[in-house]
This record gives sequence, C-alpha cells and structure tokens, in this order.
Amino acid sequence: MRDVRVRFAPSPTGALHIGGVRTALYNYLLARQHKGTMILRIEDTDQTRFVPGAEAYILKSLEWAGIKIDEGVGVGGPYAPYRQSERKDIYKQYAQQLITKGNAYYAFDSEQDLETMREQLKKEGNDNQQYGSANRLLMRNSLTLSEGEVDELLKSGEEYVIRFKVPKDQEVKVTDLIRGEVIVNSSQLDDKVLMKSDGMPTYHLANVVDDYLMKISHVIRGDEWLPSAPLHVLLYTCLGWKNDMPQFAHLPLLLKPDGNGKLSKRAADQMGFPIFPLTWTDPESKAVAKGFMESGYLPEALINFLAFLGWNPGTTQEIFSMNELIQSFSVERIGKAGAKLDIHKAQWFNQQYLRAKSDEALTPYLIESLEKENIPCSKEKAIKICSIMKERVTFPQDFWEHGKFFFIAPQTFDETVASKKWNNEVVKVLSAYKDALGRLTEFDAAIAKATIEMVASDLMIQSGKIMQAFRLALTGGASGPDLMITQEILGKDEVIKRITFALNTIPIKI
RNA sequence: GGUCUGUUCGUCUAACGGUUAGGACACCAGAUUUUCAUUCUGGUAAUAGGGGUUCGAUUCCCCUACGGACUACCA
Repeated sequence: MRDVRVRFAPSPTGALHIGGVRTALYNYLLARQHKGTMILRIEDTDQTRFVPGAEAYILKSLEWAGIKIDEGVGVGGPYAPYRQSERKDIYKQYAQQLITKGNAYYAFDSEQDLETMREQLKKEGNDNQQYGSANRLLMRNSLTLSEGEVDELLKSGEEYVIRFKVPKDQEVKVTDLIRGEVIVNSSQLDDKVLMKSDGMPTYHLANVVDDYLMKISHVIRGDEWLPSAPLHVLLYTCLGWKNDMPQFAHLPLLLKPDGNGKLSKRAADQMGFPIFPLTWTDPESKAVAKGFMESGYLPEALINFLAFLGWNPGTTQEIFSMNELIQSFSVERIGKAGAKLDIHKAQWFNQQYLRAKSDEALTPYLIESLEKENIPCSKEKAIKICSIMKERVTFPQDFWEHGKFFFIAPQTFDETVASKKWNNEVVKVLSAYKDALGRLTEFDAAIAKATIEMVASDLMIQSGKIMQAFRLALTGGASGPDLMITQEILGKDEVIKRITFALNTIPIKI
C-alpha cells in the first residue's frame, strides 16, 4: 500500500463549519493511523468569495480541535505552495496539455450566450440544459471556430474560459470507499469550466492537479462532491494519471436536528447551539456567531462527539480519546446516511469529559470566571467548590453560573420555594441554629450537620422538613450541592449573616 | 425536471441471511439523598410501504414513497 497522504482543503470563504471539522478529523485519523501525512491546502480560487481572516480562523480552529497539520499552509512542505491562488501557473500548464491532447477547448461564450442557450434548451423541453456533448458544437468555442479565428480572439484579449471536453456516452466508474461503485454515463456530465476567465482554475482542475502532484492517497470529502467525482475520474484519466488516482470516500452530510435538510448556520441558531468551532465575527456585517469553544465545549468532547456522527467502532465504548480514535478508526465503518446533529449528546460528552478531570484541573475554570467578575478567591476554596460542583455541571462556566451564591449573598429569594417552604417551624429552627452557631468555636460540615439536627430535635421538628427553606436562606434558590459542605465553604460568620438576612426578609406565608 | 444517493427506537447507531432486533443520548417511573443534580434499577420506543429470491430476510433484488446532494466562470 502506498503512503497515506490525505488533505483537508477548505476554501477561505468564512468560518469553518462543524461539518468541515469532522471532515478534517476523519482525514486526520486516517493519516495518523497509517503513520501518514495530513495536509492542509487552501482552495482560494474564487477571488469574489475570499474573506479576509478566514484562513487564520481555519488554522486556529484546527489547532484548538487538536487536529495537527503535518504539511501545508502554515507549516510548509515539499509541495509548496499550498495555497491554490499561488499555483496558477501550474494549473494553466495542465489545462494547456488537455487542449493539446484534444480533451479541452477554449470557449468564448458570453454570459448572455449561455443564458440564451439554456433558455432555448428549456423551451425545447430538454431536461439537460448543460454545456456539453449535445450542444457544444452550437457554441462559440475552439471546436466551432477556425484555428485562425481562435488565435486572433486569444491575441485580442477576448475573455475566454477553458472547458473540459467530456467524452460522449462513456460509462464512468467511481470507486468509493463508502458508497461502493458509482457508475455514471458521461453524457450526463457537462463540459465543466477548467480555467476561468480571470486565469484561475476551478475547483475541479485545481483539485485533481494538486491531489496528483501532492501524491494524495485518499480523498475524504463531503457528499456534495459525489456528483462531480466522475468528472474528476475522467480528468485523471485524460491527464494520464489514472493509476495514481487517490481513493475516494464521500462522507454523509450533517443534517439539521429537526426536519430535514443539511445543517446550516440558521438552523443551529434557531436551536440555540453553535455551528462554528470558534467565535466568528463576519468582517462585512460584523455579526458575531458564538463558537463551541466560547460556549464551553471542550475540544476533546467535541471531537469525540463529531467522530461518532457517521462512524462507530462497532463496540459499546463511547468515550474515545484522540489516540483511541486513531487506533479504532476505519473508513469501512463510516455510515452512508446523513446524521442529524443532536446537541444533547454533545452536552453529554462534554459532561463526561469535564467529570473525568481532577478537582485541581477544574479549578482554573472557576478562577477564570471569578477574575472576570473581579472576585477574589483562594485556591483552596476554589478547589473545594469545584469538587462538590463537579457532578452537576455540563460546561466550565457552570461552576460560576451555578455557584454564584458561594461568593454573592442572595438579595432575593425564589418566591415559589419561599411561599411553599418558609413557615414558622423554619423560622424557629433557623433562629435557634443561628444562636447555636454563635456559641461555636469550631465549624465544619460535620459540626453544621450535628448542630442543625440537634437544634431541630430540641424543637421537636424533623430537620428534613426545613432543609429546603434552609437552602433558600443560604443560596436564594432551591437547588445546589450538599448544604453542610456549602456551609463549611461559606464559613460560620457568613452563614449567620445570611440566615439573619433571610429571617428579616422573607415573609411568612400563613 | 434530470443525475446521483440514502432510509433500523424521537436522535446517534449495532446486528457472517437464523437475535426475545442490542447499546448510547433524550424521555418516563422507582430507589437513594436535606433539595436539585449525581448514582442505581426499571420502562416506553424502530427495521418506510409493497412485491420477489430463500426453509428463513433488518440484511440480497425490484418497484413505490419520502429525504438529501448536485445540476455556476462557488467550492
């Protein structure tokens, strides 16, 4: 088997979509598994859609995701340059070669001409309105014009494109690692533009030429390329590279969570989850789209989640580190059907990864939030908080979001809980508890527990009955981690202060 | 419209042609807990429809239905 060389080849037209990350991931996994090479090529042949900053964004996103590039834009390599806009001359040469061999031709048709042609075909009830074998001889190109006329047009600076002369009525076979054999009759294919009038190649030419020159062994790309794969096979054949043609694997698409259709930014927005790995600010509209990273997703969790969208190891194991994915991955086990993205599952993965971390490793998340709020906190306290919050958080920011009460005393109290649980018994117990605390010299969770139970039993009240109200007094809410440990972290004085405030503030419902 | 492609619980998916169609997420219920959460136990829930082939089809073939992609001098 030849050396595995795969490439991820995005075009810098905006933020990298989550589906793109998955494509990059699958490429990366295959490369690593076979000790191969992961290449990043930037396909920037469309100058009109170029978005400044997009390339840097792609680089940063891949880095965040833990997908390392061995060769290509950003790192260099033996087949540089890796930006297609810098390889214009190379493509031109091969386009020229195709013309010489009779596999391509110059076309001088204006946009208007093309439109007229399409309308005409439509009027005739023709299903196929493509520029191809059926009608290429009716158009203005080097197939219909004399050599002299062509030369003159070229010399005069007339705009032209180079089109591929698709052979007529040939069975073109694409062997796909996921789909099996796909056979298309070449008459269905149109004479695709290979070189645009601005001198840039189209995707089809650039892609085939680069994959060949860069010795790409496997092309793993989205499903949307399957229809043009036969064209690419034809191109390899005409260029005499058929034996060096890479193996294809067309990935099923990521779909919207509800209904049908492919996952779009709009759909993700509606469902309230990110679609880009990192936050992206559109340079034109200045619109900001929050990324997975900024939303609190851990890269290893997102990668694990993404890997399982369309692939599975065939076992019941679900948690996979990047290294384990590299070990277990196989193109054969990629599914054929599109996968709907269920953000719940992504959250579950995130939770799993978060929990797997040590208290010490979690603490920086809390500290970071606190620094933003300008709230000081000792490391010991932060570790304690993270330790008891750990089982209840999904995102790193939850330590702060769900644990604010550790730092800020409640000013208001959940009214539903107050009206249901705040009563005379509560007031009696808490008042007595508060007094008892005042007499204590030492304080921790165990002492707190013993004290509240003692106080309650003295008053002939079951401690369980007042616990929710107790929590309300300390945190302002109805839920949270263990109340005794919470008190230990809060400290005796703060507990007394909060109980006093609650007693003075919460009205008793009769 | 045409070409290509796909279809197993709500979602991601497993199942050499022979399984009570399995797992995970979500959901629901019970247990534990001072609450919520966690944890544990249990539960609801699927082979799109119709024809073949076969002793036997989720699995192979055909048709239908419904999705999706493509149909640009965009990638």
